[in-house]
Amino acid sequence: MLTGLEEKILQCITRYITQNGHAPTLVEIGQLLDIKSKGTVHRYVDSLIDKGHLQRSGRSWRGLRLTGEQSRRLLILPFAGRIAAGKPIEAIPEQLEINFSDMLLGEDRYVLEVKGDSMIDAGILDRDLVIVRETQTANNGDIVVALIDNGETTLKKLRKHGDRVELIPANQTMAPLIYPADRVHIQGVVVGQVRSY
Amino acid sequence: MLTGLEEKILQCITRYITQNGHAPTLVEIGQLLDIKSKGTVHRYVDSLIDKGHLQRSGRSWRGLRLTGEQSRRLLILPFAGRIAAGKPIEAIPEQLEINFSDMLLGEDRYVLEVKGDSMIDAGILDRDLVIVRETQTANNGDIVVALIDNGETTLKKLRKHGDRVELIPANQTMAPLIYPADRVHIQGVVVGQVRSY
DNA sequence: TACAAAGTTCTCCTTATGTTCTCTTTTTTA
DNA sequence: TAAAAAAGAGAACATAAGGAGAACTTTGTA
Repeated sequence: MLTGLEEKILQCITRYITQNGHAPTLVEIGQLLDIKSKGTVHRYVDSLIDKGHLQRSGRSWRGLRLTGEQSRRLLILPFAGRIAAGKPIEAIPEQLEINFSDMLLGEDRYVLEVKGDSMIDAGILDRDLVIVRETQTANNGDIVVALIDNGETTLKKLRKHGDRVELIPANQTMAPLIYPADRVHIQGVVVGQVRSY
Repeated sequence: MLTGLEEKILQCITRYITQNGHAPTLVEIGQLLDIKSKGTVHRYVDSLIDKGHLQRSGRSWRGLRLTGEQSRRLLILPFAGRIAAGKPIEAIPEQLEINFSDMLLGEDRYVLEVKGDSMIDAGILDRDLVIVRETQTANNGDIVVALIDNGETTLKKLRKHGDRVELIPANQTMAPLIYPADRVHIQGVVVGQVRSY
C-alpha cells in the first residue's frame, strides 16, 4: 500500500521514463513535485524499492528502473499524455493516472458485446464491448439500446421527431429506420466503449 | 447485519475508493456524512472491520481496504450478452460478467490520449484513450507507438519490409510513411482502447 | 586528476491522521 | 416506560507521513 507521496513519485518517474527514455535524478523528481530536499526524495525512492515498485541498477546516476508491478485491486493505469501524429507525446501535468473504475463503472450499468458493423463510423466495431446505462429516456444524438415492437433489439444513434423516432446507423451502407414512438422502447444509452486487441 | 450508519459509512468508503483510487481518512468520511467527531467514525469503522466488511492495513493513513465481494465490485460489470441489429439480445450463459481488470490491466502498461483522426478507420477516434504495452518489438499489423528520429511520436499500424518499416494510418485521406528501420523506434503496442461518452 | 553532479546517510522538525477515552443525546425495542 | 442500542461530540495522546538540509561518498567528465 503506497502513501500519497510514494504514489506521486512513482507516477512522476513512470512518466519521466516514458517521455525521456531514462530515469530522472533525485533533484529532478524534487523539482517536478516541488520537494526541496533530495534527501526526502531519496527516502521515498528507497521505500518504493522496498515495496517492489522500483529497482536500482547498480549505483549509476539515473539508475532507477520500473518493475512493472501494478495493483490489480483498482482499475488504474499511469497516464503518459497525449499523442498526435508527428509530435512528441504531450504530458498533462495535472493528470498522472487514469481511473477506469471511475470512468466506466456504475450502479445501473451493464455490458453488451456488439455484433456487426452498423456503428462502425462511430468507432464501434464488430466484437467491441459497450457499456450501457439503464434508462428509459435519451437525448438526440445518444447511442441507444432500443427495443422495437417488444422483440428485436438494436444499437443506433437516436433522433426524435415529435411522435416518431429515427434510429440512425453509423454506417454509410445502411439506411436510418423511422418508427412511431410507441413502437420503440429505449432500454439504455451507451456511456462507454472498450476494445482489447 | 449492519446498522443504518454502518451501511452509509461502507457505501461512502466504497464510493470514495472508486473515485479516488485510495481510501478516505476518518475526517473525510465524517465530512461526507456530516459527522463531526472522528472518534465516532472510528468506532463505526471498527465495527465494520469486526463484521468483516473492511480490513485495516496497520495504522497507516488511508489504510482501509474493502474485502471480498465488495472489492470485486470495483472491477466488474454484469454482462448482458451480444447485441446485433434486428435481433433480441443473445445471452451468453457462460459469461455473466466482464472483469475489466483482466481485460485492461497488465505489466508495463500505460495510457495515452489520442489526438487527431489518423486511426479513425481502426475505430480509434479523436480523444479516445489507448492502453499501450511497453515493448521494443512488434508484429506486422500491430498498432504501435513509434518514435521517429528520436523526436516525433506517432500512432500507426506497423508493417515491416526487410530494412524498412511502413507506418500506416487508418485513414483513407492519409498516406503511409516508409522509413529506414533504424530511424524508427517502437515504444509500445496498443493492447486496448477505451472511450467514454 | 580535479571538479561538478548525483546519490547516501544522517538529524531535526511539523503536521495530518489514527487511537482511545469519557460523556451525552437520540432512537429502538422488550 | 425502562433498558438497550445506536449515534454523536470532543479531548488527549501516539505515530505515520511529509519536509528541510548538512555532511559525506560515489560517479561521471573536462
